[in-house]
Amino acid sequence: MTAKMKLTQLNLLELFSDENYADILAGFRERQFGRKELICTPYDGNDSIFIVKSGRLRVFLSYEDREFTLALLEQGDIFSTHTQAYAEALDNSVILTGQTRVFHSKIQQYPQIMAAVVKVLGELLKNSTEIIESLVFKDVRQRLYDFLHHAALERGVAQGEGMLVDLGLSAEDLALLIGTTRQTVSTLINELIRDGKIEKVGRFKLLIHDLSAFRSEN
Amino acid sequence: MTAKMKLTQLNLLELFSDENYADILAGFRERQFGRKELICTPYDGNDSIFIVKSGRLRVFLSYEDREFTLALLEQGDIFSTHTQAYAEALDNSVILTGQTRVFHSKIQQYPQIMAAVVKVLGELLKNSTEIIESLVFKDVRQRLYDFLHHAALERGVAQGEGMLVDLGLSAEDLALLIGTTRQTVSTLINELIRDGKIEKVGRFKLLIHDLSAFRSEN
DNA sequence: CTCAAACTGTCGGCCAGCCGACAGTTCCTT
DNA sequence: AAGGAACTGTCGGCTGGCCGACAGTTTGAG
Repeated sequence: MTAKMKLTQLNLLELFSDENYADILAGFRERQFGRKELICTPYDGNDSIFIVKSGRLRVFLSYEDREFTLALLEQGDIFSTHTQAYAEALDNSVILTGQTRVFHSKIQQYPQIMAAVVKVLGELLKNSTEIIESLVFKDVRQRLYDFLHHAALERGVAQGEGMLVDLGLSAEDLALLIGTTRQTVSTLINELIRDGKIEKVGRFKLLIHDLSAFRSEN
Repeated sequence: MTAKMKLTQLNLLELFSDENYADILAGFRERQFGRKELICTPYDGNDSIFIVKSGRLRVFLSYEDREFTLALLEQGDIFSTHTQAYAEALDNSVILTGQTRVFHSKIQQYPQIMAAVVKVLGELLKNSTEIIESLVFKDVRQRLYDFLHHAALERGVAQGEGMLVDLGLSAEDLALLIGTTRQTVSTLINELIRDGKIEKVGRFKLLIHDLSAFRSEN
């Protein structure tokens, strides 16, 4: 419901590295970014395409001195600058970048790729719609529960009774993802711990005892 | 910033009715809808494409007994069901509807059309992002001001000192567009009237005296 | 090992905006 | 012309969650 960890099912990196499509990536340049480094802003003139080769990015909106995270990107995820947003590296990352214009004309020759691109756009759109839904209809508690539920299903590993989820995110990071404050996240998480629903397992890792407690009717 | 009245710049209806593209619309069926009639829900099995021939639609999300309007569609606007939303007629409307599958295979033959579709998707995405931005960063007052400002620029007609805007929307409708309640909209509008910024001119019409008062820094 | 930086936990004050209630108005149907 | 439906205006109570403050803890660099 809320912003997902992984943006798209399709791993474009794999798709493109197929030898048949090698020349699509030909014009791309590889770049390194360190933690907290800005990769692009809405004001960066010409449109670019980014493909995450390794590491983790955060795509976010910013207004006055506030921020909101739209998505976290990992290996194989793609995004393009013309969705008026910022992107920064969460961890050290390697990114392939190319110009939208060039990319655009190249993919026209490959209908399959074109279809994939349309599909990615569709998923992005669906993702945004889900964010809107969660912001409009759900309170902060529910948004947090949804997020944890999602994360557990997506990247949790079974451990004894429960699921161990390595979020790799601080309370602050979580807050930016679900549209609230660091303090509120901290309070809600501790409430869950006191209720025996989850427990902390080292930095940025949670053990969720009973995942079904987080289920929300959809 | 908030949901716009008009969804896309491109008038696809015009584009398609060019004789060269006539056969794209061949498989489409024309249907009539009366005010408040539901055109589709997220549970309507197979994906369809809709093109508005006349009238006005409202695309909205619904959760439990609440709603949020994503967009208002008018003549020439297009949308597809696979963005998990409802659509209903606001006025009596005529819609062209077709199956996504069929449409999809047809447009592949026309690169220009394909490009147009990608463009529409892009605009939709941008639109959603703007909605998210307004929901996360702005309070209800600012969202309302932004909406009025937008509407005035888009469909207002100069009248004396100000701009006359025929919204064709009740306070309730406005509330659903900006994510608030009927009462709050009513209060804010009357506050504006008392401050001499706007005045009511018959049903659902506003005369905005000083448009610049609504400007928000972007 | 040390110290600063980053992160966490908790509390109390505060307020935007939701909600229910109800009276008043305007519009539409017949 | 009348009556109901749809719409508007306003008020007061209530609360989710923001915000600042501050103390405590963990981490990592040198």
